[in-house]
Amino acid sequence: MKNRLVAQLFEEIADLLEIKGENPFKARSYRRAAQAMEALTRDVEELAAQGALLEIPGVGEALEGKIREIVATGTCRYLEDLRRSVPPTLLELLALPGVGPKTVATLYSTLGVQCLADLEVAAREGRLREVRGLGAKKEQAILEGLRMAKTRAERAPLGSVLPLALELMESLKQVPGVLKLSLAGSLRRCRETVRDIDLVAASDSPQELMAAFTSHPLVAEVLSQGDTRSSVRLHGGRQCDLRVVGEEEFPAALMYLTGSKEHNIRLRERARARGLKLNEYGLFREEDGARLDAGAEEEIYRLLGLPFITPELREDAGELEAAEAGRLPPLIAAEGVLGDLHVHSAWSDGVDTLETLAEAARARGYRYLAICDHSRSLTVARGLSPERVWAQWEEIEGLNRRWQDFRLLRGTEVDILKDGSLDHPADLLRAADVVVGSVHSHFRLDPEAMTARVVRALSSGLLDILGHPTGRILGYREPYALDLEAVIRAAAQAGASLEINASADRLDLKDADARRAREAGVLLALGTDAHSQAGLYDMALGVGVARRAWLGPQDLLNSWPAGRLVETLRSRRKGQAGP
DNA sequence: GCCGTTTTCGGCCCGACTGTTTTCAGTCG
Repeated sequence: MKNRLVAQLFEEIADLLEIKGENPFKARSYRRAAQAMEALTRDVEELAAQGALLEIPGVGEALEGKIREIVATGTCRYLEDLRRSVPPTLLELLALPGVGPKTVATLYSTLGVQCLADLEVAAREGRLREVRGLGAKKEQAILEGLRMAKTRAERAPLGSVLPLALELMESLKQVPGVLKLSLAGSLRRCRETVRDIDLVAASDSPQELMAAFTSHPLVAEVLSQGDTRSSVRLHGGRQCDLRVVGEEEFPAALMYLTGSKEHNIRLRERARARGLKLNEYGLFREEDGARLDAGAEEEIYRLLGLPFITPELREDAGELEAAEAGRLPPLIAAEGVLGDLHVHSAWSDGVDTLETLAEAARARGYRYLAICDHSRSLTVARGLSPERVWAQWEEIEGLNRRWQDFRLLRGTEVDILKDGSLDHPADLLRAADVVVGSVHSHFRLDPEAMTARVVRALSSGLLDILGHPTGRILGYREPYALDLEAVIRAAAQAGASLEINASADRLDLKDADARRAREAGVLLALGTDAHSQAGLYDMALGVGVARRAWLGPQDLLNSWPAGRLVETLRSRRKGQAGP
């Protein structure tokens, strides 16, 4: 897969073009194509081989040639020429807040600034304020930005930011005059990581809300403050923006602030083509400026000739084309998840009893919960021997007599050992209700060995679900070196599912990979990997990933009733000798 | 550099806020 590489090089070209002050629309073309490349569910090399690159939206003849060149050589001459004409270290400067391409160009041409270190020296010596268009404040802001860059809050996992956002929102809802308040931005779109928190409100007394916001105890610093928009930095470094509008304007404001930017641009272009104008205040007729009434986002989409597009899909990743053609998929919803397929109990490294977990699951409305404790090789997690698994399953049988409408599933999370064999005997695995298999050791195998290991485990026919398939931990551990395409093919071949591990720090598979897996005919399975009853709440994050992956009920094991689920999985495993 | 209900050239999303200006450019979302 060279999709990411092509995207990165196109982004770099766009940055360099902007710094050079060339036609901004040309830069935008490269950016759009980079976006399209990231969103592509197919391998760009494959498309190149088939001569199908022009089908990618935003790719014309010129970019087609450059993609071919990058796929073949890893770079392209056009970019190499640009790098020679502009010091590529200038790109570092764009990361500073308040510094864009024009400022970078000015700094370079007037002061000879080529990199962050040059800039810091110039700013300290007070030379920035001498430059026309800059000033003392800008100089201060840049010094501050340089300082912050060293400790800056980068993108953080969705699950770690969401509680903070909800806390802030709950308290702002209490401010008099607030009519509506919603999350927006990448949080609302359920992106796996978020940079900042976007809130949008409708209020009768905006000043009061703004005052409450900027003086909130969670706020460390006010970055900008206006009548309709303010930005703050919260304690801990995360930025939060609040936009306040009138009630009538709320749907358009919510839509605009939810983004993504690319999705918005496409919608505005669409509005223009229909003699309309879309901005954050509403949808208007171009000719007389008259507002078209819209009480909700759904109405705005309808007025643009589209069905409602759910926030999770708003990435300009084909959702507008699908909406236009009436081919938006039905998406899984929280209520459609009948059970959690990966949970740990106190039998291994969890903290809660089977009974506690079962009651917590029943309280969530689940019909089943799969208890999948670790196997014996994972000694740090007090992994279970086969004998202990049998004993646990007996307890489960006993508990299950209590409920008519709910069932604990007798599962295991069996370790996939270094050579791809499984850490439990085949007869035990054949007898289980659900078998999750995961890699928990020897993370640093070379890609061929790691891929062979996982493929062998899948090919055993004894795995129902490959747990956290890439092993990544957000912000902490990169995915294992692994040929995911080969793993997806092996899962399809074996009729096994891939997990969307919903744990806040995993979200593995991620959205784009889950979408690819589905397109290869693989079913997905949602599991929180919870180690306590509180962990069951992470299912909301997993549902977000599944929706962003365009998955519907038909694509997820969790939408099957317990009876069908267990029968199907067990009959598949029956007669398999194992690895 | 792309693209077509503006259709092969001439457009390309739109507005808030800041800082440096004295009417606006740059940045950001």
